[in-house]
Amino acid sequence: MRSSATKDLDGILGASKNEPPIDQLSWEAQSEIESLKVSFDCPASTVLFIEEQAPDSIFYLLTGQVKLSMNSCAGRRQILGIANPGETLGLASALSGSPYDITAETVSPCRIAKLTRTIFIEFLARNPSAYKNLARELCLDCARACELVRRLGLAATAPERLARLLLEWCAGGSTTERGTRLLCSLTHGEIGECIGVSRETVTRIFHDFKCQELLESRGSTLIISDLRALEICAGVA
Amino acid sequence: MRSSATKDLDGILGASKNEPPIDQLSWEAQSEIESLKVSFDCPASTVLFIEEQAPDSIFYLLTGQVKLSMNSCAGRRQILGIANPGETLGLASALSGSPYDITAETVSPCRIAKLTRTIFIEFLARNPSAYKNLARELCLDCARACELVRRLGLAATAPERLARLLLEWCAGGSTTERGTRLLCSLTHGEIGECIGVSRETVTRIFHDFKCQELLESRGSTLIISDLRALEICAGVA
DNA sequence: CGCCTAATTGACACCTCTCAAGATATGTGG
DNA sequence: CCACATATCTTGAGAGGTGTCAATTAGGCG
Repeated sequence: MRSSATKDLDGILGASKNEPPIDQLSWEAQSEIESLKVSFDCPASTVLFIEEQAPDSIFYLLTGQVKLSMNSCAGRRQILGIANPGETLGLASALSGSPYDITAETVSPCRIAKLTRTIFIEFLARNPSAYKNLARELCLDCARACELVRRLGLAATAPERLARLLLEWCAGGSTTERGTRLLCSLTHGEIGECIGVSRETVTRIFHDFKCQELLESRGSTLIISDLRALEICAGVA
Repeated sequence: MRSSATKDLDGILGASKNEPPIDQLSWEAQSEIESLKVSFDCPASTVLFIEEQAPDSIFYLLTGQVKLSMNSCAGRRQILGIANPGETLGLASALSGSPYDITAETVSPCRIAKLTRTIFIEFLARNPSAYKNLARELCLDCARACELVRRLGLAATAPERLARLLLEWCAGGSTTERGTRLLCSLTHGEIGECIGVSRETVTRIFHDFKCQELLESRGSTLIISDLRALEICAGVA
């Protein structure tokens, strides 16, 4: 899930080290961004912005994790994913001026650089070359959304959806001799909100998967023993 | 559904009329695009590109309509929506270089301007100001995907999903004294593929909606009589 | 140790899918 | 204009999956 962004912090607000390659902003633009942005720390469960709000600012995540979700009046919630350091949040809305279409809430203590939309737009007017970085960020957002649509729309059953989600997570896991190991700090309820399924169903399917020797879990660590079988469950193989 | 794009043809390949406002490409860039793009006609049911293919070109839709969808190995299909004249297809993939994540197929005879990725990338290198238009297009793609996620993830039941879809369509309909009138050329099967529901279920829910006096249909024209009640069905009100 | 959250498990109802049959519409060729 | 073929819509019956409710267990933390 956007694992690349966790490695190279080259977001629109993140040009802060080394020399700028062709892809990045000029030194002048970089130092200007540095002087415009405001960094701050915030605890877990801080709401950065809420869907349907007018876009006030963009947020560059320095450390910590942020949960991106959508909420319905009926109390239903769809989790889009977890943003990692290096990602910029609220870009599309800040650029188009339309309301935020998602809600962003920290899941751990975070350090965040913030830029108000007004200043951001003015900066863009002075540094049109920044649009290139912007476009690349937006592509990632599109890709994330497409992956979610694939998860929700192309998977008919709950086991299929969970299998797909786990496979996505495997991309960011570490390979051991017992299988792919990955950390999952989400509760069953939250996993359910990732795939549009109830909390209890997640529990049941995890149980089934364990019985089928597809995976094992100890606390928040998850070990995918049989990747191939999981792919079959996901309907990918 | 991106109704704005149907009005002003200001896509990355569509700068072809009037004088260029601040937002648009320079005259030089416009004429360069004009000379680079290749226009052609194609019949209905022409596949422009398929998901997982390497991004070969971008496509600017001049006339006609194009169905955007995702397909699974299991034969399941998710329709993302119908692209209208003025939209550019395949932008995100062409820019990032990652495979197309959707499939595009004409649903009517179309006139299309095409630009190979190589030429497109070279053009961008010569005209970095085009990134601005690009970013705006990508924002629209993001918004479309978000709307779809909302339709699939936030609506629990089939009636809710159909109601949400109809409400989206209402934005592009015309208001009469009997209600909002709109044209829908999709079959029940295709509507089902828009909302992840079977063909028969779509028929049944339409029947229910008619019984509840929410709407009436004659051929391919649909009249939403009671918008308010439909919003309640959608869980929006 | 006690509290609280999360996980687990079972029972049951409901929704939706699938399969099947028939009706209606649309288009084509004689 | 009619007969036919094809596509689409309609409706019913049955089965399976999933949500909901409820009760219990496990785990984390002060």
